[in-house]
Amino acid sequence: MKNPHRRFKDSIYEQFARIGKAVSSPKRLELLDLLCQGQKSVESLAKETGLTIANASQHLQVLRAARLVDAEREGYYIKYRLADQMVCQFFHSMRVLAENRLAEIEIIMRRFLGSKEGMEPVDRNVLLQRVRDGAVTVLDVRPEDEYRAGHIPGALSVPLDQLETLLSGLPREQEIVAYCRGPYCVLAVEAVETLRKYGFRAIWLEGGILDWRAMGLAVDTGNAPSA
Amino acid sequence: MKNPHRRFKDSIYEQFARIGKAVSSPKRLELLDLLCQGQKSVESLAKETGLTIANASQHLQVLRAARLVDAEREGYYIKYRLADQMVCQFFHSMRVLAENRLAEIEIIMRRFLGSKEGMEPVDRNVLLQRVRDGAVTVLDVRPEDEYRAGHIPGALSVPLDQLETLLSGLPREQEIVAYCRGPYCVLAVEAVETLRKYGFRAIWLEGGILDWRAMGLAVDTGNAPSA
DNA sequence: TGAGCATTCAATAGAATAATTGAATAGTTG
DNA sequence: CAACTATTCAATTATTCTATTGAATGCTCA
Repeated sequence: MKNPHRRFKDSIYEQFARIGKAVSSPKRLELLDLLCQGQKSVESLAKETGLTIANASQHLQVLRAARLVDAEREGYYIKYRLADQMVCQFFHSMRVLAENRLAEIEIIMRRFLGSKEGMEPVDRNVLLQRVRDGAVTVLDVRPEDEYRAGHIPGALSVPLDQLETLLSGLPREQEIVAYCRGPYCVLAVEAVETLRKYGFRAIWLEGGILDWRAMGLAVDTGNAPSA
Repeated sequence: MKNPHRRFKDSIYEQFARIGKAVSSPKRLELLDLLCQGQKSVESLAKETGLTIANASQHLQVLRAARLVDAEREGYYIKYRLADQMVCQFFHSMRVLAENRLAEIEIIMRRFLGSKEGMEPVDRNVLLQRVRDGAVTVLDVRPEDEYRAGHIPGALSVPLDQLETLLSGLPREQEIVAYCRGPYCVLAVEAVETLRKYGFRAIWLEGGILDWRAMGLAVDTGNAPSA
């Protein structure tokens, strides 16, 4: 049972499994998803995923051992980033597979959105057209560094945690469209809730920058005109 | 730390991780790879992967729980198959990622081929052209049912375990090209070794039917003209 | 050079996973 | 219907993975 043939196959599939193991933990997937938005420090990754610093660090090392991410020091911080854009594509194909095969995902999604009143999806194409035309105010509610790394042209950077202090700069006469990272990032959902509470007309752009990019639409990079 | 936000994210990534966990074991990856060739019984999968029947069955159930494969009874046997062609594509993108990111794979590959004398890769394009032109005898050394599910046009079906009994039907004057499943299936390497031992001129078509398909070349299906 | 910082290491306990065995099941065929 | 067959289940053991804690490291910047 130990012919060179089998040994060869075993070692090959063992290598493939390194990738599989790396993406077999929910938290590591969340880390990868965040890193698709750009490089980040251990600290900020830990905060966003709800992990302890030490635990986040360990997960990142697992990802690094599988060669999916790289790290580089930058001042006090060590910034992690995807080792290759291909990793992002792979994550995407995994997401699509999961969405197609696992009915549970749609159920979870619906339950979450259902608990938020008035978050029914609007006609995506009409909305996108108005965004492109600049007929609405577009809000990017991600952290500012992610905005800088790439955002919808004309969008204002209003990180969710600063939203309430920046309300005065937002238009009451025009509809506001808020977006964030991707279909499972719901910063924008919270933003819409807050805006409505204060009497703004606000709607949620499902899919975020990820789907925007996937549709081949342009993104701007660089400095942040905030509201 | 238990706001609905985080609970939502946790459950979403937990779902994604179901796919990840399913592909985190070398043996399950080997099973998936085999199933990309077509449906197969538990018994034959067990034999080809070197697993016990019970163990193979368990792994298959894990894959089924992740909705990556389906099973259906057919006579005495229960045939497993991919739940969707998308699974095959996902496996492919995982393979490509691994090949690109993990240098170990090339090392293992080289070491294995290096131990086989004279298995240096031939010029792939020239070879493919001759295969397409029918200027060589092409041998499909996979099990016959895989041949039936799709093979290179004009290829003869000569399952590896029958090769020695079928030698007399093979041409000595023409070069023989043997292929099998894909880049990591090495049935054809063994076939070439055997053929050479008996004095035939034989070479190995790297990449097998998988790469043939990936290049968009036609495949024939159906009955097997054997040598 | 030394204080201050983010990050990593090390050790542990608890949880999940994999392989093995032998028995049980469900479905088919004659 | 009864015998047979491929497959699955159940229980066990060994292994691997995850989260947690607190201490250690190594870098930066004054």
